[in-house]
Amino acid sequence: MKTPVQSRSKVTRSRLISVSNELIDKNGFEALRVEDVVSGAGVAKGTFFSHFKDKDALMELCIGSRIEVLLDKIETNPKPKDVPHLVEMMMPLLDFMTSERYVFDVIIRHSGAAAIQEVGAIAMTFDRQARVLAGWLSDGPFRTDVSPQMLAEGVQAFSVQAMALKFCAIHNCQSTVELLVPYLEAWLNPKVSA
Amino acid sequence: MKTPVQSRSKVTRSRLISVSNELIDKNGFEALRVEDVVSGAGVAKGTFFSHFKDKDALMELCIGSRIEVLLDKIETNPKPKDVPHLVEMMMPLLDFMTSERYVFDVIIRHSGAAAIQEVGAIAMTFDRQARVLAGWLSDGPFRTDVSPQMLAEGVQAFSVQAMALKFCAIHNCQSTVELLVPYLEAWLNPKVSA
DNA sequence: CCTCAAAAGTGACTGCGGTCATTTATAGGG
DNA sequence: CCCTATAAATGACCGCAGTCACTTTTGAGG
Repeated sequence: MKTPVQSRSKVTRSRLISVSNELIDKNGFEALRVEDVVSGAGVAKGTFFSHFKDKDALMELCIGSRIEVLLDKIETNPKPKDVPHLVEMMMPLLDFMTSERYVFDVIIRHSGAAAIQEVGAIAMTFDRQARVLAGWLSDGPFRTDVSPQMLAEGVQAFSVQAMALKFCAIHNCQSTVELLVPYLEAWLNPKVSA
Repeated sequence: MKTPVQSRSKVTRSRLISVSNELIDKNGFEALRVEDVVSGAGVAKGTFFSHFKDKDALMELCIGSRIEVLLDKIETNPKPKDVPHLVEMMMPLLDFMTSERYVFDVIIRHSGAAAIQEVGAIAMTFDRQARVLAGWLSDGPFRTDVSPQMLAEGVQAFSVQAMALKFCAIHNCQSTVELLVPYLEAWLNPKVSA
């Protein structure tokens, strides 16, 4: 039986990815051109698209892998003692996600899942982030009437909202932290007695 | 003193918009091509871009105006008596926003504001929707420890989250309603006594 | 009614993502 | 070691958004 995937394929693919990351480090995500990637990797344009469905698929990989690195660090933190502490711990992630308008757009577009049948790299980071958050939010100084899972998903929803407002003309005076803390206080520590 | 804007300009612009709406009605938003719009309107391609910064700017107008129509209807509703009722009243809007993946993407991209200095058509509908929601959520059977304004923004955040999950492979078995109601119960009626 | 400066419109052109029929390299079987 | 099916790579080509130097039209003032 033949090898279904040849070894040179993996070499080409990894070269495409590493050239992409170099170009991104140099010029940012938005400026990445497929033609620059293929010429840098020394292959033809068509080769790129036999390795990645489209440019977005590559961006998803590159962005996803950077988020994974950030989550590796974030995961080592202890449980937060209050909301500002929680937000502080999430900030490296939120800063990266809003580092470029283009990056935020790609993330949002893939936050659900890339395509039917296959969970994309970014969707996986959202899942992982939710699990980290759920761990932090269980048995802590936060409400217990809903599951940590739901609390985590709510934190993500408010984070997206706060990040979207970062690109907004109306609210552009406020920082992400200033926006997010009051939302999360209201979500995680409601002050009602019903 | 000359008229700074000639009358034929308004005619051309409105013809571009009406042709666009006809094409959208026929083929959907995603399939709209600038070339089809200009040939339908009987003008050259360059004319299009002297009326709209880019294709997105036109899409924002077309989508924004349809949202305004939906809000006109929604606004006439009485205050909701509970969360399922609230969600039911919002459904026409959420259905439109998720009618096409492309439409959702455009809306998210413009939900903050289109450009610095100028608030876009879609951002205005988000503002208006927040005001409608805030009206509904004040003096009702909902929590009062935070402002109706903040409650409204939270409802929007969870709506976006639920809509994003509609395009998600993992959760695609659940409907938007099923996803949104538990979130909003937890947000609007927390059951804690702190 | 004519003038002319600014507004409006034009269309060939560019940039860039993505396609596909064709060619080349690979490696298991004889 | 050669044969051959198929994986991999190729690059000319296409679609479509967006640009810009140039032409045409407009309308207020003389």
